[in-house]
Amino acid sequence: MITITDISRECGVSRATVSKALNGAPDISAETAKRIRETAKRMGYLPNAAARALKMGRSYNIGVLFSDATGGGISHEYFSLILESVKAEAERLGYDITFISKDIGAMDMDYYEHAKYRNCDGVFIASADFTDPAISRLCTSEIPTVTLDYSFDSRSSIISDNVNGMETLVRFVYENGHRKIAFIHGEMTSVTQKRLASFRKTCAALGIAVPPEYVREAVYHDPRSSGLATRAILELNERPTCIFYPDDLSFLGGMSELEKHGLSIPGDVSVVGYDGIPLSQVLRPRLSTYRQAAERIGEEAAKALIDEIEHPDTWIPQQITVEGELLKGDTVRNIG
Amino acid sequence: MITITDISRECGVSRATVSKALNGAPDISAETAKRIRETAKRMGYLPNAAARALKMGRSYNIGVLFSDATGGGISHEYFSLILESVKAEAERLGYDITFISKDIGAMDMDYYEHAKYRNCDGVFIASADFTDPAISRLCTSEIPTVTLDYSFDSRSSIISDNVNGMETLVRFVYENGHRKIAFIHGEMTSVTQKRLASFRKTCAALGIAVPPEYVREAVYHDPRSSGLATRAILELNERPTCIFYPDDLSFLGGMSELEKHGLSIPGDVSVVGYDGIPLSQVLRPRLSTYRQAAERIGEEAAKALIDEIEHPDTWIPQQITVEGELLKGDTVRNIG
DNA sequence: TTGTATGCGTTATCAT
DNA sequence: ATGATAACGCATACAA
Repeated sequence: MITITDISRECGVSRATVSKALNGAPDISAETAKRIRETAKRMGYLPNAAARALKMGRSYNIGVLFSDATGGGISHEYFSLILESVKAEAERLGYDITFISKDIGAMDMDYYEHAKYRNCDGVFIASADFTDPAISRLCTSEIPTVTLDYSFDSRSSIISDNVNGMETLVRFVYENGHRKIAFIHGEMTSVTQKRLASFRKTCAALGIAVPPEYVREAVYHDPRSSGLATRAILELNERPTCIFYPDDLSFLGGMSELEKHGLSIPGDVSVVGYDGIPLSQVLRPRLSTYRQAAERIGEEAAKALIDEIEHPDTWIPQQITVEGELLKGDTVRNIG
Repeated sequence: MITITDISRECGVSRATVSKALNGAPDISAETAKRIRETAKRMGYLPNAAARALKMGRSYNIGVLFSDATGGGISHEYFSLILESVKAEAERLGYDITFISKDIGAMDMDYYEHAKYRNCDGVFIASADFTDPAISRLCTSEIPTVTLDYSFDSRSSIISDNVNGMETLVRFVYENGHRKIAFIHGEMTSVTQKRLASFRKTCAALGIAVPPEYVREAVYHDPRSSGLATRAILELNERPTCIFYPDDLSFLGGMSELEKHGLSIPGDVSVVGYDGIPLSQVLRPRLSTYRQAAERIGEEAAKALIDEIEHPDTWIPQQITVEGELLKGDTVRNIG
């Protein structure tokens, strides 16, 4: 391994000079700097991240948290898209990405301890159980954090605009003549709460009554549970003309249940999803849904986090709202 | 930050003693060790990964490479499942996961340099362009590597059994009476080559003729291109009774094309996919496909890599074949 | 059984 | 403009 010392010997200068030259310090003569840089390149020098982290207290490494527990893991397209974009943006800015979790090997650490152990300059919490004390600890620590769809006091967060998104969807089906709308939602998280409230508020504003039996709980990303909810809804005396699903994937469970009942989409029943993952637009019929801009979410998260890391003195916590867009698709029929 | 020095002061022993006690060295008295460990816990001591890496030349960090280029990125369910399982197993064994890529920030590094810079103890290459010289460099370096579905000399690799998998699929549709089988495959990688050869070989063994126009190239994970291939196949004078798709997702492109032609699955045309991702079993009809055991692949990869890292002297490169399984699904009709 | 000394590779401070 | 020196936190060879 080539170190700064090797270069200093080769160039006949001190290690300090080499370090300065390599880091573009202003107090090194242009020609010395050039000679050193060339030698470094020629010898195949690579900085040692560990040594640097130890000395500077900065690792140029940011942790990401995609909870393994709550089913919001990286194997869902929405989250993997976010991971991809946060990774791309972080790398562009010179940072690497490391996963943060609980219990590494023998040592039992919580999230904060893990991040600390790895000298993470910051952590992006994309999906987690925000009621977990371990998450609170991390988000009230000295480590910069950015959370997705959940806010901690004096912390930055990226907010996918659930309220607007749901309102947009409701208005869309309303414009297509629907007045009897069922709503299947996911587990009761704060995101769910926002979407449900927005659904109810928009319905109220439009003069749509939502009977209690039209609102059912299922599990995010679990087609089976949404299938069951769909069945319950179809057994009602007064069937809705349109069903909202917790997310695009859950819709698939509803789809097969509707088929079992011999109902066609959107001929007999209209449906909408949520997320707008690529899959939803590859299905036929194309799903009517609201696309959350996963790429922008990841990008903004990385930007916000690194901004805080690099400018702690001028940094102000902010909530960045990322707008999505309606994907009209073909699963909402105009029954006006 | 609490360091070993703090603990040594608190306990009235030397830093060396603390270090030894914390690492379970045999030459520390039981009671001293206990006292030190308790104090460490009480004071909230955490080891510093950077310092440790610098001193020991071991980072307990392994790099993963999920190429951004070839569309084999983490946003495909198959790869994200592998990532999840390699992460879980690595963490269980005390290792963290960091993404390896090209060009971090301003410095332009290749994969090898990046891994070196981060002191990765090893790298798992899950999806990459194996013809890229940068990959060869990494896989011929001193850094332990494990590759997926591609072998380098004197290196370990995990091989998803494409030959067996394809043979199983062919025999399955054969048993269901199919003799006119079309084959849409992905870009010509070594995996593709194996699958295609196995397809042809099994067909030959079963006495099935495969006319050239029944074999078409598409792009992995791209429903649109598989849709186009499907169209071309449907325009043939002699239509096949069964179509093989490059992967489960690609099948969706075929599905909508078949629908456009008013053909039902499997009533008019039978189809099979490849991968067996969860999505494939949530669709209706359930896709007949071959499931690659993503969880086991990731687990074996982590095991193999860490085994090499921790026992370099007794280590022998090996190719670990991971068997998959046939998912019969409902898209192959018995026309016998 | 415990302690002393040293160095891993780097950067930062202060001299020169 | 350059260099000497110390320090970051830790583990280890060796001395006591």
